Amino acid sequence: MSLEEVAKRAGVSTATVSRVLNNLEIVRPATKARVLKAIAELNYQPNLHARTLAGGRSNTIGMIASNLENPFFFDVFRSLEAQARSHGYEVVVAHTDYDSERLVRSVRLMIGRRVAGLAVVVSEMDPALIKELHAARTPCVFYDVGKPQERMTNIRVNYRHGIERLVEYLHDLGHSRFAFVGHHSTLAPTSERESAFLASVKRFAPAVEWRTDADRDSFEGGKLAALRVLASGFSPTAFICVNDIMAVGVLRALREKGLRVPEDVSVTGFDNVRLAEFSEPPLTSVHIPRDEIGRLAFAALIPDKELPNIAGQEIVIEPEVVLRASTARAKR
Amino acid sequence: MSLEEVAKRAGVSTATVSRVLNNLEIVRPATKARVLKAIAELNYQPNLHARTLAGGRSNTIGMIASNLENPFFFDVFRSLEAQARSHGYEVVVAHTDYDSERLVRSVRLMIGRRVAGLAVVVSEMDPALIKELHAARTPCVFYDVGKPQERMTNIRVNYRHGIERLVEYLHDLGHSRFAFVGHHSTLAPTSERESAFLASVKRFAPAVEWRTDADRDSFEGGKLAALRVLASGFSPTAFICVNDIMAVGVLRALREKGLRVPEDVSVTGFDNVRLAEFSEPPLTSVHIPRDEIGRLAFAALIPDKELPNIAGQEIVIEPEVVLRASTARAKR
DNA sequence: TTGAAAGCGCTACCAG
DNA sequence: CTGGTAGCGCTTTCAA
Repeated sequence: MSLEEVAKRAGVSTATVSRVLNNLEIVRPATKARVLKAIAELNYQPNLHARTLAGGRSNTIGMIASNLENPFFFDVFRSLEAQARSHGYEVVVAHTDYDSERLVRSVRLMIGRRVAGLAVVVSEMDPALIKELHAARTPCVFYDVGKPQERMTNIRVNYRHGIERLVEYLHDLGHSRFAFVGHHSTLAPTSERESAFLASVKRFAPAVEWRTDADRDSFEGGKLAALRVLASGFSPTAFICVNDIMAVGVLRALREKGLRVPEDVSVTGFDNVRLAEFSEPPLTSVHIPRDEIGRLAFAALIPDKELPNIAGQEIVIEPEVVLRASTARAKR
Repeated sequence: MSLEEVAKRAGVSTATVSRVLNNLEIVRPATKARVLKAIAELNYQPNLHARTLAGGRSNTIGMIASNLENPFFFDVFRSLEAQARSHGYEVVVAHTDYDSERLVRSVRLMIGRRVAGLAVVVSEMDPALIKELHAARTPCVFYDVGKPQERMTNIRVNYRHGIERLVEYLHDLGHSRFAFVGHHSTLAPTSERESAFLASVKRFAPAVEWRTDADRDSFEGGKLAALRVLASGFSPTAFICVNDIMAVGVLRALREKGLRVPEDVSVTGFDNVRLAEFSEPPLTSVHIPRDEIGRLAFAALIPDKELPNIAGQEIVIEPEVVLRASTARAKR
C-alpha cells in the first residue's frame, strides 16, 4: 500500500496525493475529494519512515527516563506528551532502568530516529553522550544533568532548598536523629539531595546525629534501606527519603518493626506524587511540579513564536514542602 | 552525516559501509577496521528511517496500553521490552488513557511505522480498528480483546475464576454484603469482571446484597467510588475492586469514614502489583502474571524457531488468589 | 492547480 | 570480498 497506488486509483500524480496528505491548500476540492476517497477505500496509511526521510524532518519527540515506573517520571512524560500532541508531535519514550548501557543505547536510538527534540530525564549522564547529542545537532532538554549550551536547555530543581526546609521543619519539631534514604547514592540528583541533606543537618542542627543508606528506587529498596538503618543500631527520630516511592517502602519497614508513624518516627517523601496522598499515613513531601517540567521541556525543544524562548537557558524550579500526617513532634 | 560520507572517508563504497554496519561477515578485517574508524571519527549514527525503508522491515515492536500509570500495564511493558531487547528489537509504547480517539491515532501511527508487531493491551477495541490492523498485515497480539485469527493472537485471563474464588473465599468468611468497584463500567474487561462478580455472588451467596460503582482507574477513582457506595446508605462487609490501584483508593475512603480494614470491612484488589504488598494493610489480591503475558506477547509476535509457535492462538491464563491482611472474617 | 522527476539515506542484488 | 546501482515510499522543486 503506497502513495503510488493511491495516486493511480485517484487518477492523479503522487505529488498531488502528497499534497492532499499534507493539507496543502492548493489542491482543487474536487481533486482532493477523489484522493481522499481513494485513500479511504484502500485503507492507506502513509509510511512514516519514507515521510521523515523525504521530508528531512521528524515530528516525533523523544524522552528518556530512568524509571518510568516511578510516577514522577511518568507525570513528566504525560505532561510533555499532552503538549506534544496538541502541537502535532508524537513522543517516543525510552526507559533505562538506571542502566548506563541502556542510556547509551537509547540516546543513539533517538539520534538514529532523528527526533525533533529529546528530553532527557535521568539521574546521571556521561558528558561524552551529551557531546554525541550535540554533534548530532539534536535539540535537547535535560532535567538535573548537564549545563546549558547551544541547543541544550536545562531544567533543575533547587533540591537544596527543598531539603533545607524539610530539615528545618523537622528540627523545629524537636527531631535530633535523622536517617537519609536514597537510591544508588552515586547518582547525581540523589547525591545532590544527599549532600543537601548533610549540609542542612549541619546547618540547622549541628549537634544531631545522622545516617544515610541507599538501595534501588522502589518500594522494596526503601524498605531494605530502612531495615538496614534500624539493624545498624541507630534509631532515627525521622527518615528523610529521596522520593515518595522509597518513603512508602520505609513506612512498611517501620510498621514491621512495630514503630508507629508519626508517633514514634517521622517520615518524609519527596516529589509529592499522587501516592503520597494515598499512603498510610499520607506523606509529608516536597512538591515538584511535574506538569510544569513537562511544559517547559516541550517549550525548550519546540519554541513557540508566541511564547518567550527558553531554549539554551537554565531554569530553576523552587520546590515547596507539603505537610501531611507522616511527620509530628519528636518523642522526647 | 550519512553513509556516503563515511564511505568517502574510509575509501570504500557505501555498500561496504552498509555491510559492516550490519555485521555481514564477508568484509575483510582490514577494510572493516577502516570503516569502523571512519564511523567513530565522524560520530556517525545511521538513519533508522532510511534503514527501515530500504530494508523493508522494521525491528521495532509497538505496544499500546490504556494506562501506563497503572503498574499492571507497566509490568507487561517491562517484560515485553526485556524480551524484545534480548532479541534485537526495540519497543515503542503508546498510552491512550482509555480514550478511543487516542487509540485510533496510536494504532494508525503504529501502522505508519510499519512495526514488526503490535501488542495491544487496552480495555476495549472497535472491531473496525482490528480490521485496519489486519488489512495492514501487522502481526498483533491482543490482551483481553478480539478473537484469534490470521496474524492475530489472543491472550486472556480467566477473570471469572479469579472473581469466583474471591467471592467464595469471602463468602466462607461470612461476608454477605458486597460492593464491586470498577472503572468505566462500559469497558470490556471491567465489565467482564463485573459480570463475573455478579454471577459469582449469585452462585455462592444467592441471598446476599451487592452494589457496584465505577470511576476512573486511579487512586482517586477508587476513593470516590467507595465514598459513593457508602453515601448511598449501603454498608458492604466487603469491597471487591477491579484492580489494586483502585483498592488503595478504597482503603483511603474507608479510613476517612472511620472504618477499619479488615476489622470492619474487607477489601480485595486484583492484579497483585507490587503496591499490593506495600499498602496498609497489604491487599488480598488475585495474581495476574504480567511477566508471562509480556513473554507470551513477544513470542506471539516474533515466533522463535526453537519454541512452540503460539501465533494465531488463544491463550488463557488462570489467575490465583493471594491472601493478605485486607480481608478477614465478617463482623456479625 | 497539477505532473515529472530528483533526491532523502540506506539495503540488497548483480557483477567483477 | 568489494563496488555499482536500483529501488524503498515519500516530499519538493521546477515546469507546464
